[in-house]
Amino acid sequence: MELDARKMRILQAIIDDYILTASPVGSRTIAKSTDIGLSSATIRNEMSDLEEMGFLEQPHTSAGRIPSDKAYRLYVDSIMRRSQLSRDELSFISEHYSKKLGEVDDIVKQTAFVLSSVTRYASMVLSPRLHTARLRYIHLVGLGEGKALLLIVTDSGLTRDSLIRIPYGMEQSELERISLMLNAKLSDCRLDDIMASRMDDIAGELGEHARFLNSIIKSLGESLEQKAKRVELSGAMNLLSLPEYSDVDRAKDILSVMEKGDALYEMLKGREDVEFTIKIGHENELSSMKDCSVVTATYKIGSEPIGTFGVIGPTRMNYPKVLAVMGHIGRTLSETLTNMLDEERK
Amino acid sequence: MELDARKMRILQAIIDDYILTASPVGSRTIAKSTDIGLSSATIRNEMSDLEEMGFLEQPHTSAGRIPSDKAYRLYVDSIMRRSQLSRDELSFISEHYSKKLGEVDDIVKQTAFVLSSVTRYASMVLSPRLHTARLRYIHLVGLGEGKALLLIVTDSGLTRDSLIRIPYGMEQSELERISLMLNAKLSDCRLDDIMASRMDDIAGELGEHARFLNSIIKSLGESLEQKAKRVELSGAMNLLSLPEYSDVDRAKDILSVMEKGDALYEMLKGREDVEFTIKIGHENELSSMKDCSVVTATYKIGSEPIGTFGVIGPTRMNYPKVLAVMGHIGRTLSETLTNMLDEERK
DNA sequence: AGTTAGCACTCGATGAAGATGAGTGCTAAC
DNA sequence: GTTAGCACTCATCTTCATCGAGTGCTAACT
Repeated sequence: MELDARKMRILQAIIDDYILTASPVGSRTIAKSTDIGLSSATIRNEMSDLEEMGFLEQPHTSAGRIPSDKAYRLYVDSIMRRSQLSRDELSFISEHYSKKLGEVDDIVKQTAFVLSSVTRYASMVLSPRLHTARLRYIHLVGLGEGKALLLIVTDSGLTRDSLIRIPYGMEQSELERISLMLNAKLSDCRLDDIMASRMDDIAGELGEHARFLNSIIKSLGESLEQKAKRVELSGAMNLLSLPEYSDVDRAKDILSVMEKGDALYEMLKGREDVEFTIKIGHENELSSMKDCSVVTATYKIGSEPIGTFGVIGPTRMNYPKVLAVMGHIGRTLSETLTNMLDEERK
Repeated sequence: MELDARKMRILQAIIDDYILTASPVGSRTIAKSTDIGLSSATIRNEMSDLEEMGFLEQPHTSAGRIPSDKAYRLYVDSIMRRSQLSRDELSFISEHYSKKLGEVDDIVKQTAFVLSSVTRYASMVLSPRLHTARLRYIHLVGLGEGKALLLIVTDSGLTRDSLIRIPYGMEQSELERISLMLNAKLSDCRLDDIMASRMDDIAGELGEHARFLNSIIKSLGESLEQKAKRVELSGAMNLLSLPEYSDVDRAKDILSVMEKGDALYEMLKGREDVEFTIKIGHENELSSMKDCSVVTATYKIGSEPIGTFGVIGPTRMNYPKVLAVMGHIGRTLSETLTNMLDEERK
């Protein structure tokens, strides 16, 4: 059996309707609602074919049909057309990025908020990753006996700090000296190079403090790793307004997953190299997400993809709109960060 | 009418039962379940009295009774007895605090997680406040044209950073000079003093940069304010398992509020001066919380109360357990932070 | 007096029976 | 190949009766 233009047309109509109403759509609805010029009986036959081909499913005999994951896949790949954002949406978004300079964390948070507000689904935003960043400043601040705070600032203005143990009796002046030396040696080095092992030559200069230095690096690495996994979640409760989650148990299943930062991180990580990814239903790794779709996109600083963000919604998500929103927010976010942090690279 | 010992006893039995079952409790249940030695008829009379006095409510004529907010108030004030944590709970908690030194943010996050896991309600934790903290280190790091990052570290090892504008053409060496001067002048000053206006004498020394300095302070203040309002939320989805939220709309009402960080902050702020607060139902400022109870407690660094945390649950919350858990977690958290950051003050 | 047994009554919850209607598949005619 | 017509399916809604937990009241008991 072949998927001709007419079947395609009918499938599109069904998907469009289902995205809107969330209830199984019957042949008569399609016959009437569109200018397709076919009777319900004909459409019925076509729908029967589409079901056989795996694009439609029937909840029970006397219900209409709903699109399968396969249908959505076809839809996003070949059928749907990009949609435009409304004037209101555009101004809502730009409004939220026109504020004064803030901290990167705030912008990340803001982005999550805007994304979930405009899409009315759940959104998540991963912080900019740092391993390609370069070190601009490093400093050790003594804190009482045996402890110090390690501060670093990257060239793009992101900071990390990490509490470390230092040898007892070490003076602040000694910390100063080490800080200066670290700055001299490490400035403008990429963080992942530093992590790797470019420390050997420095260790020599420090003499007795070589072991201490290792602990600094290790601690820094752990801290970076930890922080990089922080995901900002927003609008999870939007999902409760959708009919598919009118049953509390369903809602609990999906929302509980979203409460786990790890799970969100897994959905977002390692997707910096593609502009968009769309995972529909069973295409998600997590089986608890098999009734959801997850769309991710990337943002950049300068021309370097530096982070990802995503939307979680039902498989009958309004893909055209979500993609339009994410494209626009991705650009806006990238511009904002680039202007804010890194005018040279632009 | 008087609230004699017997009425009290009956009320306690009703509350205990209702906390457990969440369904209206009738006179027979009480007569049988306790060793109170009274017939259901007698208890019925007493219950009728208790209702008249405002301690009980009847959802409809032929249902049992449920405790009113007033009853819970009496219960937490006079009736209930502290409960003990189980061995498992204690070890679960200490396990999560025995990890290596981390960052304060992580500990806050961890606390929220532990608190919601043990209570099975929603928990929230406010970050340590900084205005009573003293400045240990301040530094300006230049970032490309016209921008710099302001870093501060408090005596307890907490950091804040804030992106600021600097006059165009200002050199890194100039920033160094200002940083040194700021350090010399401001070290060991309380942050709120700095915010207030102890800057006048410094402004003089800076000459032409006086206006610039003002913007630094202003930006720092805003950054502190912002960050101080961050509330870590955890376990919100636990509420979905409770029968009172088996209706999605109810659940949405309450969970949507919790998604707003501001709202949580309002519940937690300004409660550092009392060990515990308990707000039952209508006692909460937010009307959307009128079916919930919010319990807050404080934690300290050294002997200084420095932050608050709380639990949100239904009014039929298991108060004895929640208080026991919060007491224990508060102590553990205080110890952890104190050991970690601030051995002198201990 | 206070307590209790007994009883009529209330009212939500449960469930069965029937009606409704959206939707299908199939057949036969166009 | 398309469509009208029709019998059939099945979730959903409505109605109605039943059930039972729980009440308030009264009268008897201690």
